[in-house]
Amino acid sequence: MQVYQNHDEVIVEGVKAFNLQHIFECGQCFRWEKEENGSYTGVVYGRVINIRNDGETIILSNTNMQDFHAIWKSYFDLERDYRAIQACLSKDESMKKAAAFGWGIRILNQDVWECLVSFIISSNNIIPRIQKIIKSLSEKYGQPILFNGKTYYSFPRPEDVYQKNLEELAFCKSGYRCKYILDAARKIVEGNINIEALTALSTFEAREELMKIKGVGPKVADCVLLFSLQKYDVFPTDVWIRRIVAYLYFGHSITIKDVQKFAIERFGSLGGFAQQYLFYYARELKIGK
DNA sequence: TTGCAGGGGTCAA
DNA sequence: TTGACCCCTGCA
Repeated sequence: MQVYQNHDEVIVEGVKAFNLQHIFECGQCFRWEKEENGSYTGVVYGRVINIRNDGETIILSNTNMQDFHAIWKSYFDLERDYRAIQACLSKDESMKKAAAFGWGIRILNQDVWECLVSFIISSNNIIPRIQKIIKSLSEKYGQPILFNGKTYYSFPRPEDVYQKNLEELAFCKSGYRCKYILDAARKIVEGNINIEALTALSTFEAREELMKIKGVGPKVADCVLLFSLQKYDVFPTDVWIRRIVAYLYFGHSITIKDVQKFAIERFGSLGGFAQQYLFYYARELKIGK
C-alpha cells in the first residue's frame, strides 16, 4: 500500500479487496451518498470526503495526509488483510459464495456515538426511513460543512441533544425511539457510560454496558460493537441473518439463540466478517424471505 | 380512495 | 413469552 497527497486528494495505491458499493451498501452505515460518477460522498467525524476508486487505487478527495493517518486508514480498515479473512471463511460452500458475492466489503470503524444512535433508530425500521431520520437530526443539530457548493451537516454530538426534550425531538419522526436517543445522550453526557472506553473492555462487558441504554438490545449492541468498537467476534442477528443461516445451514427455521451458538462454533473470532457477507448476500438475493 | 400489514428490535407486563 | 409501539410505504 502506497500513499501520497496531490492537492486536496490522498491517493492510496495497491489496495486489495476493496469495493465501494459493497462497503457502503452492505447495511453498516447510513450517510454515504452515491454520486452520478460512481463515487461516494459522506460525512464522517465532522468532515466531508468523497471517495472513488480506479482498480486497486483509491482516491480520497477533500482531505490530507494527516487525516488519512489519523482517521481514514482506520475508518476503512485499510491495514487488514481481507483476502486472508475471505479465504479463512470460505471453508464451506455457502460462505464461499457469500464472501465471493460481497468481495471487497470492509468493516468501517465508525464513530461510537453516531453508530449507537443510528442503530437505535434502526430497530423495527426500514433503511430509507433510518437515513431520513439521521439526515434531519444532523440538519437540525449538526454543524454545516460546505463541499463542492453543497451544504452537508456533521452528526450532532451527545451534548447537542442532551438538553432537548421529547417534544423538541419529535420533528425527526423517529417516534418512540426519540426517548431512547435522549436516554443515550443523557447517560453519556452525565458520565454514566463512557463509550470511548468500551473498546478496552471485553466483548461481553462492552455489550452489557451498551445494553444499559434504553432501546439497546442484543442486536443494536452487537452492531455498535462490530461497526465502531472493533469487536469482530460478534454476529449481529436480525431477521435477515436468521433467515439466511436457517436457509443455508439448517433447512428449517431456527431461533436467534441457535444462530448465535452456530456462529460462535462455525466462525469464531471472524463472526463479524461472516455476518457482513451473509447479510449482504441474503438481502441482495432476497434469500430466505 | 381507504385500510391494513409490516419493517435490520426492544420494552414491559 | 407475547403484544404494542411511531411512522410511513406498498399494495389490495
